[in-house]
Amino acid sequence: MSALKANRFRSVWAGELTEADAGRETRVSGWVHRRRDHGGLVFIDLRDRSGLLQLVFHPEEAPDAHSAAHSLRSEDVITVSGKVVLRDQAQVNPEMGTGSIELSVASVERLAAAETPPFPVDEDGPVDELVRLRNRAVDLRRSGMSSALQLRHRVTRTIRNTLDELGFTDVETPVLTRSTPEGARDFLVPSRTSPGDFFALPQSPQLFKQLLMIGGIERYFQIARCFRDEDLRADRQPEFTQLDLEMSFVEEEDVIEVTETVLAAVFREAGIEVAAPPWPRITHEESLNRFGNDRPDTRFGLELRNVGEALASTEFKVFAGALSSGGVVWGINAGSAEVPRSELDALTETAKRHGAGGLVWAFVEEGAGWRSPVGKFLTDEERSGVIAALDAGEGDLMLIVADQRPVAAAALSAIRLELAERRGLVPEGEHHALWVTEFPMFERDSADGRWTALHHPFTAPSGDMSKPESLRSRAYDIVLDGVEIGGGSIRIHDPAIQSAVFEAIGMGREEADERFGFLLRALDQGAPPHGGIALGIDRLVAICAGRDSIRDVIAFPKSASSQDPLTGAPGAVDPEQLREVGLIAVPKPQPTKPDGG
RNA sequence: GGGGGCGUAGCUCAGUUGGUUAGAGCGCCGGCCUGUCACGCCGGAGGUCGCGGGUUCGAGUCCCGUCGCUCCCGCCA
Repeated sequence: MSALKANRFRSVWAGELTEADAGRETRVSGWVHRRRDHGGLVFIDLRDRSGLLQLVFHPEEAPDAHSAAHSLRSEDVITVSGKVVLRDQAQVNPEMGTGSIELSVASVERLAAAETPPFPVDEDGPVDELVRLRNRAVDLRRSGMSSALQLRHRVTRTIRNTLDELGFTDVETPVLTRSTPEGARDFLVPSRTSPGDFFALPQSPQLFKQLLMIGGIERYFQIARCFRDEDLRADRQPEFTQLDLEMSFVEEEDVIEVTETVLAAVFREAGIEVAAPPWPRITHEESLNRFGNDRPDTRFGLELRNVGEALASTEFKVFAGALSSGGVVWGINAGSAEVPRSELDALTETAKRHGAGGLVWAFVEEGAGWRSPVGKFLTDEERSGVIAALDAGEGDLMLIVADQRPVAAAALSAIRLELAERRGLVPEGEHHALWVTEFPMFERDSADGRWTALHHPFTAPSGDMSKPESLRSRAYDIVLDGVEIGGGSIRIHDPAIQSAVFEAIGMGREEADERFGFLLRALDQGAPPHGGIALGIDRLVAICAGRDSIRDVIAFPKSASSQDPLTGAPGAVDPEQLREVGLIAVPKPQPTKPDGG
């Protein structure tokens, strides 16, 4: 294979040379990483994808190469040949992989000249992301992006190898398809051959993988691009990559075990420390009660507590109002740190941003004392009851939210994360994986109050179908460091149950037929019990690489406004192209004229 | 759709209560330099202070609008 790895310029990777190669005549090719020109001696650090190698140009030994080296500039592309030599002991650079050797250059050829780079390539410091994206090719040379993409490759390779060993078959599913019902807005592609009609880009291969199970594939996986036309976040892109897998004749335990096997292999490959599986499981209900969300970060404490019981008969309006309208009063014991007023204000803002009316804060004083704006509205019993419920001691800060349960949960969840961030409570280099299980099957839509499937309507329910609100779903989410990196379920393989679920979410027979008839008809042909999971590759790799944004592990991401600053997409198209697909573009509003005022 | 932060040299940033000539480090260009590795030393170039308007004797600084980037809410697994 070494012949294949070589090319006509290169016989070796620069970074792979070792002291054992000393004395060897060889050739390396790459980019001028740094140049140290002493007038007499010239040193150049040459960079290729394998690493760095110091080139030394001697004026007497190779006068032509030496004089050419003076005119080389950062990021020029060069190929050099010469002899590998050991460095003197005093000249060894322990910071460099090849720091004990160098290449004494006999000849050099500049294959391409480079403009001065738009930002430093030889360091990984912060650069405006717009500048990086506009110059992505240069950005990809920097060590952060380069190592992230190589890590990403190793992660996907590990996934493929592991699943192959477990008997999975990689099958591709269409990108031009019908809308699948994940609930997000679809990207639409106009059809030329059927003017006025549209393909949708898949939000996931969900229905196709179920068809593959009915088709007898039994164990399917795909590293699939998925599309959702929604607003972006640091961990959300309009197109993203999932490991999608599905298995026949399985139950929850089987999918969970396969997922744990795959992820454990990935963590091993990435060199990040996660406890060996099986990983802890927590029910959706417990997660909500203890952490305020369904993707708990368990690397630190600050758990939520219900303090409502201590306040059952309070006359303080904020608490009494919440409790009498079916809400909750929940709190966090934030411990006994010095807390400036500005931090309390910031935490209050966080609570409000998540929909809460406000945040009650109180420092515990001797006895049942509260140093708090609201302490005087409570009785001694109520104050000490809350202190007891939060297990608080003298000097501790208690943070309390009274609201409807989802609001209190969201507010305190955000406050918990913010506190951990502010106080540096997240242990460096520690990673927690866990499963969230026993999700409710349905939830009320916040807008119109209709029942909707929490996961998706192909998830198998468990419980009494006649009481939709009591139903759980056979779904499971995998959470890493408070980030949901995947979710899946056992699916419905019984057509009657599938119809019942459609009915429960208010989807009539005709609509179900119109949208999912192809799945329903396939279910009638004999579907094996099956289930699977989808894992977010971008998020997974970002955590493995220690990056906060998935844009840093995607070669060509979109900016937060869903644009591609590199290519300028999305952009206008030729009117003829529109005509062919039967579309008329509505002119976009003209931006305010620069001189218009 | 909404809220916060940011926008000054190629990059990263400073710029005081509004004050006359807008700075630093790195990079870049030129010169010197034979063991550097963030090489060093000397010299130099480089600015529509995002854009438009306003207040003012005077605006990088204050006000309004707008564009872009980013984080978050909504939305979205």
